[in-house]
Amino acid sequence: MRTLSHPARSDIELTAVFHALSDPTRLSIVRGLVGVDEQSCGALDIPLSKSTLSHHLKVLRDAGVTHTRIEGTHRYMSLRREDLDARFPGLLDVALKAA
Amino acid sequence: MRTLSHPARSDIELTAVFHALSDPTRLSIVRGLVGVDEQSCGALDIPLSKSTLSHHLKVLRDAGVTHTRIEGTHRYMSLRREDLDARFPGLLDVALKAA
DNA sequence: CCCATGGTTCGATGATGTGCGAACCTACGA
DNA sequence: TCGTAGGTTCGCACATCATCGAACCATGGG
Repeated sequence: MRTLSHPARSDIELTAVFHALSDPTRLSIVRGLVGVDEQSCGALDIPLSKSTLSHHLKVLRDAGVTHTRIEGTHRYMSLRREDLDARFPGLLDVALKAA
Repeated sequence: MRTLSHPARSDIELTAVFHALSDPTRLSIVRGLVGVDEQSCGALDIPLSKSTLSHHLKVLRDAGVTHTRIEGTHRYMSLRREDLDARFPGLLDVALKAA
């Protein structure tokens, strides 16, 4: 697998984003992404199996919340902040700021 | 049943709200509530059975998104705008404004 | 070339979620 | 008091989701 599929900005759906963020595990992944430019997928400190984690990352990716870049055997994740801010202004801020 | 249970403002959880809004039916219900002060539950123009509709309204209620007042045999629903704005500023605006 | 590493995919399983009809409850009106 | 109308709850079917281990794939190092 050379590339991973990401939805275009205009294809990001609100319900999909809400669903992606409605899981505590995924929400904490997203929060861990703020401030850091890129996060190695394997560096996540979450007590779940590789396959489960990969599934959550795919949900976030498919919803358009995150972008994953492949470099060698590593995947580097980042928030699609610009796309989300453009499409749903304020959404990300809400998700990140809430206690 | 004289009263319906609603979570206190401080008990409203972000993931629950996200989950409540991640369903297209529920999102459209919420959007139909904007502008109107109160909406009779039966006046919803949604092609679903009574029981299914009641279920969706309960999800919204339990998540703290809506408040339901009982008057006679009718239920009147309203958005908990103040509570949501206080707890998660901007969230409701995002859900309501997005195309 | 072989192996270890980082991740994805597959198949299965149990938990949730959505949907329905039927039965039920409660208030109102005749 | 009896029926009807507005909603809830129950029981069930079916779909989706979260989770895991095992198998798999690609890359980089020896």
